Amino acid sequence: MQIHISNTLTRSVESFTSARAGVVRMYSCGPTPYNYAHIGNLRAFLFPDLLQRVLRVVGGYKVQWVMNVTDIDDKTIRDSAVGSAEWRTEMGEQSADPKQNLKRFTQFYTDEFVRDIEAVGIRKSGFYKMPFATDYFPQMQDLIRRIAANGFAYERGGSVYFNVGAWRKADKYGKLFNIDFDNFQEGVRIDADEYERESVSDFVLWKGHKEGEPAWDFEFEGKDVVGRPGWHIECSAMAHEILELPFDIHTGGVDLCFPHHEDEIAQSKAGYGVEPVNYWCHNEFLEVEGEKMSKSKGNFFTLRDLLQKGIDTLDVRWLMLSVHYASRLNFTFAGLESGRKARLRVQEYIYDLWERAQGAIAPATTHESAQSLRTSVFQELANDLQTPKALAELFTYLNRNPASGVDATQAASLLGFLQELNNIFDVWHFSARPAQMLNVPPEVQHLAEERWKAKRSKNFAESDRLRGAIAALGFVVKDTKDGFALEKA
RNA sequence: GGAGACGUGGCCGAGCGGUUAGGCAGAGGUCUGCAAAACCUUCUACGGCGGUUCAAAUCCGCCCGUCUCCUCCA
Repeated sequence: MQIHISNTLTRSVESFTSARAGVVRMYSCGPTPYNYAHIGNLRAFLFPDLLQRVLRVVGGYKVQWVMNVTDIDDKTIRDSAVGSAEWRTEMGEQSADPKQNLKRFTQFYTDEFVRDIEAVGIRKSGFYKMPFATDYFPQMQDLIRRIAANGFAYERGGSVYFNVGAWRKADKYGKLFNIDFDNFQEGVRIDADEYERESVSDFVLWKGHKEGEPAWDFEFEGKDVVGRPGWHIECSAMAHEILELPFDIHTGGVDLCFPHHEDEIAQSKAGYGVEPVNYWCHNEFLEVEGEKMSKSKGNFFTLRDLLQKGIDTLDVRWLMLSVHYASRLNFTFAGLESGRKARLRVQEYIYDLWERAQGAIAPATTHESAQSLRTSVFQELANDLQTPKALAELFTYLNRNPASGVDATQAASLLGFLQELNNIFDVWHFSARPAQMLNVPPEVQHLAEERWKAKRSKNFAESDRLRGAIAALGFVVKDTKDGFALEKA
């Protein structure tokens, strides 16, 4: 099915075509491993995961999905430095070598990151590659030299900068983001540390060495410029090395449009001479209970915060997938619960279908085919990942075609589609409805049987008394058609 | 200050000029001694004020409000 996707370059939904037949090359700005992933991070990675799944399942493409690890930047250096309060004992002893500290620090949080994203259904095996920035210094240095050779970079005070003023004369600067050039100050340079507010300035490609920071040699125009790469150059060099330019899709959060992605475009084109990416796709932020998530507001959550509250990771995944990626998502606990019920309703339907697919069941009442459901759901997904509409189509179908009216053949074909759909949503189980495997103490079992007898002889007072006794032991009795079931309270 | 996004019923969330979005909650019902579960049915809407139009949640203007980016930020 033809995929359509919103492209930030044109601010419109475009029909998607891959540069190479049948294969989509896609790059996502990945984590900066300096802390545990928060729920905003999760959204930023669930979006490209959804996109690549839709490209595979609905679009029929092979996808080469690259997500980098920004394991060197201001924050990872700061927090891995000797004496940092952020250093954890699990990382081992700090050494006198800042490079070794940085590696241990970032490796620790990268491992934690992978654990967290896998918990919400992003499989590490889905990545074509997950490159570390620190493994691509030669490529970054090569790109910087190319940019300089083309006349768009210069060294000053031990750092190398991109010359935005010169570049603006050669190409458009401001493809993703409308830049206010009235405030542009030509020749003003920025490092992250000192920045002239309200000015667009030359950005750093290679940062000169500072005491106590990790640094690498870099021979640039005859000088050894000891230091480390700027943030933007990392993605440009890795994407070029691994995917080759131009590749198809680049994703990231909306905040990255400027300066990060804008600078990526400028660097790649200034150095390699080609427009690097055909489709830029950005996900919106999320809010928590209607407010911006921030530590000061006390509404800042990592995934493990949620797990400690007993939240099911599938509910987190569902909530994030049930809102369009380009809309702001209001993350609330009520929303998690509401989504959970919706998800389990589909799960119940699947269990019912499973049962019906096995046995000889009464003939089907009239209903719509699994194929028509597949078409309507996939059409919505193919249209810029309209998950809310796709789910609405699914629920509309469920409402109109209850499992009770489905025969074995139809159940099988519906299950086939739902399994296909689950290659995208990945939140349902396909099996017989699991039996309640509970360790029921004999005492409780005995009480429950006594209660059932009392109930059947219509001795309701005794029945209720026994129910109370069972509850006191931590179990709940639920009556079914021809018996009772025990559950943990 | 500059650039941009958005304001839909109790909550979440589609909608891109005329047709039921959907989910959760609520209400009613089936089943139950009761309860729970499950299933069925069902109510409530488009921030405000103008304008365009036979017709506006949907287009235009103004106002109010929220948010994002311009500085590390998913």
